[in-house]
Amino acid sequence: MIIATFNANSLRSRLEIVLKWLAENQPDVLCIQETKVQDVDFPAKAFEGSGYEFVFKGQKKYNGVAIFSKHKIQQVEIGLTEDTDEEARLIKAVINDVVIINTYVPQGREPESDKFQYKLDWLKKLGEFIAQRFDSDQPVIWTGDLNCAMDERDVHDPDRLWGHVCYCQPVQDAIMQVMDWGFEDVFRSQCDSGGKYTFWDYRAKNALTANRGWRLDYIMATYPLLNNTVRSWIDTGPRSMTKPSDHTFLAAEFDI
DNA sequence: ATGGTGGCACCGCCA
Repeated sequence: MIIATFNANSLRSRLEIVLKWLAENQPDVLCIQETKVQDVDFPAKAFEGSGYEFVFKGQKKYNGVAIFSKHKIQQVEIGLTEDTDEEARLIKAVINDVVIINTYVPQGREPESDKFQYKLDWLKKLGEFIAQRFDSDQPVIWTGDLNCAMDERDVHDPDRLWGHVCYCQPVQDAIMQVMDWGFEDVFRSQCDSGGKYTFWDYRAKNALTANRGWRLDYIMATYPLLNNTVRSWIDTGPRSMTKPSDHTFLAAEFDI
């Protein structure tokens, strides 16, 4: 079973990239973040004939998450709470008896901002959401754009960037808190070396060519999956297209 | 280089 994740930064702008990647890589599941499209405008037609079914929750302009699957999508849940005004950052489903939790973790803006506190609170609620529903003996995946580099291997300039909302102690602690329930970082379990990034800031010149990146996207897995990992890899995708993306695809294959 | 650009929908906000 191959599970993949991709921050699209607008699904409609990245449609060709996503369709091409699905066709070429044939993952069982693809989780997408930052679809940036409200549900009535979701580009469902584009995926007709792709062999994938999908579920999604979006909102106007910001956020938005979706799950694409070759297999039947069951037990879908949207959001951390019952609040219908909640930002569209979480969608969960069960696919082939594997729980898939797809998240777009809040970025946090600046350490002093209320957005940063929202990020920490959101992660705390996510931990409760998971602990209430699942058991770490089950196959559970937590994936998506976690907006956090977990250690110095995961940023291009750890000295300068330490304290950034995506590379700082409070957020690492909050992610660790969720992981302590029973998750391991699948890519890191397969690869010890640094410089393996999934995001390059498009505002910085030559970030990609100079490999000034960040590893912000993750596939976290419970041990029943982790112990059956075949491989995990980063794929920049078809960057030659007119609208390349600043995040990569990240994938993991499990022998289940 | 403490800037920069891309995306969406609007006359700015978010990353």
